[in-house]
Amino acid sequence: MAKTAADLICEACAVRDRALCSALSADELATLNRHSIRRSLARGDLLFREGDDALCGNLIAGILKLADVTADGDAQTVALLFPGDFIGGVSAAPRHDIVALSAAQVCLFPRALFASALESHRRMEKMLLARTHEAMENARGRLTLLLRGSAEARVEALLADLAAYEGSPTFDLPITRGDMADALGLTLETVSRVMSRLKARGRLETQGPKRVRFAV
Amino acid sequence: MAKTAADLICEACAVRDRALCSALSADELATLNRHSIRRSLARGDLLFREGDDALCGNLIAGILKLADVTADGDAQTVALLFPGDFIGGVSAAPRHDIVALSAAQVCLFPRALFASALESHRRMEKMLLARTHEAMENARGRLTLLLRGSAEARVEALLADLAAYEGSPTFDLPITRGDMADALGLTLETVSRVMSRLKARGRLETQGPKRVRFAV
DNA sequence: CGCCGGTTTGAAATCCGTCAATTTCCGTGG
DNA sequence: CCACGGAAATTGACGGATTTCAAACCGGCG
Repeated sequence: MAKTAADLICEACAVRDRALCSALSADELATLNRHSIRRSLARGDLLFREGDDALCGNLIAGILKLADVTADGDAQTVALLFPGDFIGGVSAAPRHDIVALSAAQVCLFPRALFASALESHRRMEKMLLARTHEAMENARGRLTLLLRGSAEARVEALLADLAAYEGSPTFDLPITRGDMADALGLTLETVSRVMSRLKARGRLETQGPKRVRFAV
Repeated sequence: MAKTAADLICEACAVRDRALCSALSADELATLNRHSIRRSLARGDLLFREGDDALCGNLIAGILKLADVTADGDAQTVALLFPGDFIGGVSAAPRHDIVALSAAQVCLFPRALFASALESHRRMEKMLLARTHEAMENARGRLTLLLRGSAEARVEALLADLAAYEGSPTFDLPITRGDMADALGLTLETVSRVMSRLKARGRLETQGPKRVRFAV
């Protein structure tokens, strides 16, 4: 069978090997892809709002946040999504706002369609279970880190995550101090102060507010 | 077919309708049950330690906690388990210590056996996915509550959970101030002070340190 | 050149943690 | 039934980390 445009798109996908879809056979992939929606997001764009009858899919590039808004108006980021991560839930509406923290690209599907792909591909369903479990443990780990760790420990953990995402100890911070603060349960002033302290102590080097070097 | 002892045990199970096993047919239930292990736990008993090659199963009665121990020695409870909740993971060792916060009863299975039951009962696998998702959202919700909420908001939320578990606004607190503190990322002194404040303000009534009345 | 979002820095206030002393509760045994 | 002892809980005083409020400072882009 000749390769369709859909085949080509998936073969060229930046997260081809990491995304859930890697469990799919070529023809199933093509079927799914016929209904896929690609979107590019700019920093700050709202992908879905809590409770939306949203689509689900894969994050291809960039960073997204899942965020709550507290009664008194400020935000708490409950999870960060990196390329390859699954966006949304298969059977339920999202329980958090999903927002781009940097320029990002996503590949989305109607939930029902994705659910039926899960039906016929048990391997993918198992992968989804494993990832959901992983996300749960991730959230629990953040609980301990963020509740018991000092502001410094929190910032260092996030810098380490970002360095891993960027693939190098020297990189441009893809998110603002405010975004970091929301993710860490701190204020942006505290994040800034902590970074100054880390810098003074030689744990961190900077060139301008974005360019940093953070060795684990 | 005559009912076996195993059948009877499950039929009499206090969480018969709420536990994952409710998805199983009678004979599958009997098979699983032939290898089930029932244990009674006293307050403080360690069921499994992080990384143990543990069993999995159902919590039948009582309250368990999943807890981390931080570098400096104090504990952080990352989740509370109530009757009907699933204990442990099917394919992975537990990542937290599992400890009884009150007298408790559990029904355990070898992981491999439970995994094969999941294979043949897709409905149960779906239930497990849904529960894992629920646990993930629960952990994320706690993140927002515990990071952005004041000590008072945290204590009130836990009191509400416990009231729901007890099924009445008037009940005996099943866990100590220290356990509450670990679950809330506070110290036991702060929990005690907050409860005194709530009492002074009429939000809470007490008769001795255990008996409380907390209306949502 | 000058705005403007983002960042840094400062000073004061606040909430919670730590340390420490009592008090209450409750089971046990006399 | 009461007395005792130890665990749990309460309360107080103090200190420290982080927030809050406020001002100044960059740095890119029109």
